[in-house]
Amino acid sequence: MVNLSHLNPEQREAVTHTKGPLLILAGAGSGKTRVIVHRVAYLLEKGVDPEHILAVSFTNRAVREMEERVADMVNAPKLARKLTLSTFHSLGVKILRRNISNLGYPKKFAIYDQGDQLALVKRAMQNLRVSDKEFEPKQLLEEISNAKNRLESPEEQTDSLVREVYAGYQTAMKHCGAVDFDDLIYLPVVLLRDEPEVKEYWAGRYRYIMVDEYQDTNPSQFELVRLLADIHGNLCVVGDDDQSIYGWRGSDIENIRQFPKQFEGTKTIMLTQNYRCSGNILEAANLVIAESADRYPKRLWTESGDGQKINLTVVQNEEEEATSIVNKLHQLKFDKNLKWSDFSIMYRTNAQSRLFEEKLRGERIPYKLVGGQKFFERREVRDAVAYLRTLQRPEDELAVRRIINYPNRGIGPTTIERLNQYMERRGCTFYTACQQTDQNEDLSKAQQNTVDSFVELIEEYRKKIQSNPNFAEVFKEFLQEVRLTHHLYKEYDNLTEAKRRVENVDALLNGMFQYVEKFKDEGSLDDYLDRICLDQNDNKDEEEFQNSVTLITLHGSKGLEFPVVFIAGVEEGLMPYFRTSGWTMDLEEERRLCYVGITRAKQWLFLSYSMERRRFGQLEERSPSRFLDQIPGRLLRIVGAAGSASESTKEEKEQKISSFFSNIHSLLGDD
DNA sequence: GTTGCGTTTATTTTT
DNA sequence: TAAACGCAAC
Repeated sequence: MVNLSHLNPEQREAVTHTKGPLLILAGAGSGKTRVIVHRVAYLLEKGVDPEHILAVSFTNRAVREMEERVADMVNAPKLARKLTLSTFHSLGVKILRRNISNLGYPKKFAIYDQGDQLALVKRAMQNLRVSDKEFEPKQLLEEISNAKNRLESPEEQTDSLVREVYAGYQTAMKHCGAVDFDDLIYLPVVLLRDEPEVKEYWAGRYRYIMVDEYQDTNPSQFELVRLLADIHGNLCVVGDDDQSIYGWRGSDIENIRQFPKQFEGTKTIMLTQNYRCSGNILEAANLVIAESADRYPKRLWTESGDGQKINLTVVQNEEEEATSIVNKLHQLKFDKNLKWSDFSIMYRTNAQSRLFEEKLRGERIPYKLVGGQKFFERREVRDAVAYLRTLQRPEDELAVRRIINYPNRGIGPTTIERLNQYMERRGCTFYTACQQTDQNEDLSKAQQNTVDSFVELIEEYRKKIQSNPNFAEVFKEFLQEVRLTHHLYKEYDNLTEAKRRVENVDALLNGMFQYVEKFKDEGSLDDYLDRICLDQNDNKDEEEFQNSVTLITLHGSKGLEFPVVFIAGVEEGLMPYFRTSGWTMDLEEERRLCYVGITRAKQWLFLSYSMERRRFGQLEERSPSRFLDQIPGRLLRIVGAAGSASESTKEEKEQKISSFFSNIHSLLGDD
């Protein structure tokens, strides 16, 4: 029996309203995941077949959390495993694995990441004889991505360059039998929209649909959800318009704003009781976001007391900011007996993290940096994965090209060019061209031989990897055969560097072994490759960071919470962020970002503002963020940083701080 | 290939 | 400031 007694009335209503469209406006810290999890359990209890339940979210982290909590709550692991709890993109993969042949792609399509995509954009540009100097391939890729997110085909593009590059890119992707992340939503939409039997299958399968973080959906995701849900209308979306911070990536806040208009008979429930932040913090957050236009008006409340005041620290420069934060952190940890993992330092731009890293390292405080270079983006890891992809499906042209001469085996640009020409003449795949060297008259005998032995190597291990379910073991043997480790040591004369890279490859192998171990017969190489494409953090060693301070961007912090939050650089220019030139900023979104940051804090919130900051090597005077204007003095404790290294004299410093205080005098007099 | 130098540019990035 | 990139020369 699902116990609903510890839910508040709104939460309970959200859980038990199972039929028809439902919009749950879940304020920050209002127990949204709890509602989703209870709702799933409630549906099961009402006898709904788990196969008919779908819950979608954006991140793997959110999905894992749902899975764990559902498993804890439902006393039937067999039932729970039949649920579809997935990210948008893995749902897309699921649909495509079943139905993509209708669109002329192979069932074992590859999923290309940004690096692969860029390579194909460049190739498309080359084919059109467009110099990649005149137009940034990155920018064109973004245009293509935006177009797909808006569900637009190449033909619909008004800009002729975008139209042609987009078309060429799509052709190249198809030639490789590959799709990109945007296609994982776009193509399922095409299938569901155009193929009645596809629609019938999936819409019939998922009869109770929940979407998490609905404010972040883009038009194609909206369409996917709509197509799945329009027949039965049992669509429950959960989100918070105040936390929409990904507009720049194509999410459309109007999806959540217009939901009641788009789905007739929508029931709207607001969850406004906050279980996370103490009173002062919550009030500040309420005041900051109240300024926002066109929002569902709501005011979060809490039963917990006022708690601590919000600390606003004024410092001279960013150096001092880092020092003061790290000092405060240290002090608080010991005074309040906290763990390192109770702390997080947040900032608007990744560049700000460096100073904090330095200071934390200096103090021997363990930290984890969220973001930064991703494991699967490292060159050596990409190379190793390209081998794996080649073994799985040599039609994956980019993968083959990546490793055909790595480590060096004497297949140089001339040979490649001649293979290219053969490929074009025959209209075959690149790998087929490699296999048919005997029919390629351009190739010298020596060239033929080197290519032949490459193909032999691949074919040998392809057979092995197909016949042995322990693909990790085969792959390990393969890497030894091509002497990748040996090559890495040769390639990098810096020994530490080489070691790091070897370690990364080992970590990849480790992950593979773990996967094979965990999934036994259920797993497969295909599934493993999907997994590493769709969950780039899968290989991260969580253990190592069990007890560390979290350094994270404000964007990255959404969905997290910490007893202690430091937000650095609460200044005009950083929050809101001013771009050096060109584009107009979305002030509303910047405000929401600030709101997201504030609402991460459970008990202590430290904001800091620096009077000067070096920007592009130039020292700049800074002024406090306009978002601070909404926080009245009674919620704040304003302090200048305790003395630390700084070139300016004490008098200068005090003068500056006092001028700052007069700047925000209105705040102090606001009580 | 790779090294080195001059040039350019400077958010946020769930998948 | 600094890192990332492109290009020329080895």
